Amino acid sequence: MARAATTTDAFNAVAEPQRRRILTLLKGRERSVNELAGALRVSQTRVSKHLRVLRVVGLVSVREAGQQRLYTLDARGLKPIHDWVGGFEEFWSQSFDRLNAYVK
Amino acid sequence: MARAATTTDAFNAVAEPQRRRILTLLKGRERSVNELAGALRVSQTRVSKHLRVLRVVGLVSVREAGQQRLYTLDARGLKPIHDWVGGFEEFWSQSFDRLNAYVK
DNA sequence: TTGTTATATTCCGATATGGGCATATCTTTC
DNA sequence: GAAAGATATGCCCATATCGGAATATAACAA
Repeated sequence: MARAATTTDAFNAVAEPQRRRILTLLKGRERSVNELAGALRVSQTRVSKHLRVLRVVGLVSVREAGQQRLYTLDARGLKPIHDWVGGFEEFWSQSFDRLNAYVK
Repeated sequence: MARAATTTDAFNAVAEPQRRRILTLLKGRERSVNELAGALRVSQTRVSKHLRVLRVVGLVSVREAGQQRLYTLDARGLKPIHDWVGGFEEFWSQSFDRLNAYVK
């Protein structure tokens, strides 16, 4: 068996930095593919491919507007990540305290 | 270029479900490799490999105890994930009404 | 010493990746 | 209708994956 597909879940989809940047750019307003490509300074092809992954896992949705596709953030799929990682909050603050104590 | 290595950062390391389970098992107390393998019902080889990835990205640390290796959680590396995902919290509560969330 | 237990590593195979480039599909404009 | 624009998809390549099996390494026991 190989590595799980990037389209398996939000965890895998979001492991790629460019896709995280795309999601960040979609905060607040929808954007076209070329708008994203321009902001990220990457080719249209690349952005389209990343958007497909994000679409499959449900982190973005598309709307047709003439010859453009406007992508919108659908952040609900990020909640499971937040929940899982949040379960460790007490542990990293604990490590931080320990480090602080040591520095003192 | 291929997919980024799993050892690149916490985002990639944590994209694999078995590794998330390992981290969850390490909450609270350190465990040996065989203890983890037993709890997860997977081979020792598999667990060792996953532990190496977690070690490289700094999410666990090891302590030698005779012929055993006791692994400890170091959750600090999860904070960047929590921070990044947390930046979307306002969006998943009212995901269909983006503009509203943004104005807020 | 020899054997056993605990863990790590190497080799192998199948698979999916991300990127570039070319091309296909629509839509708009002239 | 033809050309131009916006986006998606197909093919190719190099690479790293996860898993299994076997083996290596190290510590402990008899």
